[in-house]
Amino acid sequence: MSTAVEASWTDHALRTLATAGHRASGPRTRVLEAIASDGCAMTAHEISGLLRERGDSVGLASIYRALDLLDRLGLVHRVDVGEGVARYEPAHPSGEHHHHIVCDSCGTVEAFEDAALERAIGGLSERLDFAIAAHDVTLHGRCPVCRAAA
Amino acid sequence: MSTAVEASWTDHALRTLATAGHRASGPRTRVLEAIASDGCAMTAHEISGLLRERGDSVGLASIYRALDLLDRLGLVHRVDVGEGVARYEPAHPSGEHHHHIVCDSCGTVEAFEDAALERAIGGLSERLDFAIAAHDVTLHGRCPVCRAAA
DNA sequence: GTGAATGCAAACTCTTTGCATGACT
DNA sequence: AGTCATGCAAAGAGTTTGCATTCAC
Repeated sequence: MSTAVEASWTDHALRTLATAGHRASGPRTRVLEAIASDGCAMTAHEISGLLRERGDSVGLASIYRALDLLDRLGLVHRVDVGEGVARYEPAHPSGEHHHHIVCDSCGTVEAFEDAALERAIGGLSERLDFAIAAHDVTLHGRCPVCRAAA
Repeated sequence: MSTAVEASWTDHALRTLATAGHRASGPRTRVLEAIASDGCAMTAHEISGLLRERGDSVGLASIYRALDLLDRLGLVHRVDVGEGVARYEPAHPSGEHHHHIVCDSCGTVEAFEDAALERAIGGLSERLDFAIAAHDVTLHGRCPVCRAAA
């Protein structure tokens, strides 16, 4: 994920917040930047840790409130890979997105994209009674490192 | 899901438990039957409620312990549709399985199957570095009832 | 009879909420 | 100035664990 893309997402998010009548407070902006800089599926605690390292601690409650707001505005996606914790990542206005693969051995989470998968899901939308608004795919397996270690 | 299928899964599970050296205790068997009778994605609390209705209450801790054991033996799948609660459903030895679609309005969870989707995921296994052991697909949208109500 | 499984209650983790203080517009 | 947002601490929900008792083999 390039710096240019990060910056544009951060700008987009700040603009959307302002339009919706929300303030660009310090803590909120720092959460935004943390999500943009990592780019993939962070937990609230990871965001908290990252900000503390930077010397810009933000209370956990504020992090959760910021994430909830960003989610309601469609600026982040809430991702759940089955660990019992919520993860958040930037939602790109282009609709471009990825899915996740989790190592059941070490817990590593990586991203992947696949056009055939998206096509299959697109086809489903026409077949089912539900009006499909979003989809999540999570793969489970062993990462290269754990495979080598075994 | 037919009664015959339920019975065979229950039998299979009891046999697997015995082979692995675990006891077919009353509470454990009741949890097994609850999962078999419902067939799709129950939470620990739902299992608890169902058993209490039947007059066969089982402590929540025992339900969690039973589910954990069944999961480790590959007899149930742990499913997470992003509500922050774990759901469990029978894992069929045939490998036959389904995925879930969640109504973001009322929370209803339904099952669906799709061959094209499975094919797309099968193709991915060859492309990625991970050794893929399992996959979950969750769709989000509005169910027919909520669409009509809107 | 013996070891495994249960049930209760306490502990833990993640997340949300109430309320007084402080900060953005 | 006025209001929205923050931070802390307490409350909640889901899940796990310790320990004495009970039960399956």
